[in-house]
Amino acid sequence: MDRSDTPCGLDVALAIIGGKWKPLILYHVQSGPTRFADVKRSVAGISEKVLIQQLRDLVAMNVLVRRDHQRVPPMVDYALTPFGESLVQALIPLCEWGNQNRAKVTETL
Amino acid sequence: MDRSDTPCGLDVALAIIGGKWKPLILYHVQSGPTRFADVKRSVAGISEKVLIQQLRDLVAMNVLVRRDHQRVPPMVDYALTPFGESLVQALIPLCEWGNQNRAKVTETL
DNA sequence: CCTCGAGCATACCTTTAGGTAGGTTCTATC
DNA sequence: GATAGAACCTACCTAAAGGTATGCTCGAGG
Repeated sequence: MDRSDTPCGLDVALAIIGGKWKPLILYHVQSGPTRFADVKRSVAGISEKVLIQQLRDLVAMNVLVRRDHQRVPPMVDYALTPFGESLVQALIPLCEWGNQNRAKVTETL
Repeated sequence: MDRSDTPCGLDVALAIIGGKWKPLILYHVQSGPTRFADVKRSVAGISEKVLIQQLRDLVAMNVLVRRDHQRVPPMVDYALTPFGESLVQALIPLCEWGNQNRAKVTETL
């Protein structure tokens, strides 16, 4: 397969999932609409400030939608847009590659 | 649900291609063994220092091999390892996704 | 009426990736 | 003998991503 004529779209993708936590966020939101607190629990170790930042970024890029259910106490959840879905699809091979090679990679760090 | 039980392989992959230039470097080395100066020319805008750093990182992670031809003036080239090849394969869908959505993404930045 | 927790905001500090600007070694070529 | 060019190295600087800490609103449960 000759790919030398096509430009590299990786920079585009990395502009979206380039953050430290964005891939993990996408991974956990992928299963369906997820509440803020649930994302926070799933992505262990992330601070609230950073999580909000990343979520806002993803919303701004049309990868996620923020749905505010207008309740008190606050009830908000985030879900993938169709655009976000297509991104997640493109990420699957890389995700699987990472799982298969996790041991090899972590031992060389 | 525990974080370490259901890991997402994306963090592993991003540990390797996470840098600003690494995807582009991989993209240009993929066509075959490439000399340092050629990589530098292909990846326009990168400084020598950073390029060397990134190449060293990729070598340290067994994605690339550095081959020194023991000449003066220096003659060195970099090539993908089989491990690196498998990574590149996993990157193709993401690369294509990026190309298809380049316009949409860049306009929202 | 006091606290708790949801989903934020805001101020401040630290870490680090990346950029700039120089130097080095050795030979071939002018 | 001056210069150029290959592939590095070293020191220093900056910007921004990420982390820490705290404060906010509002209503339900005690």
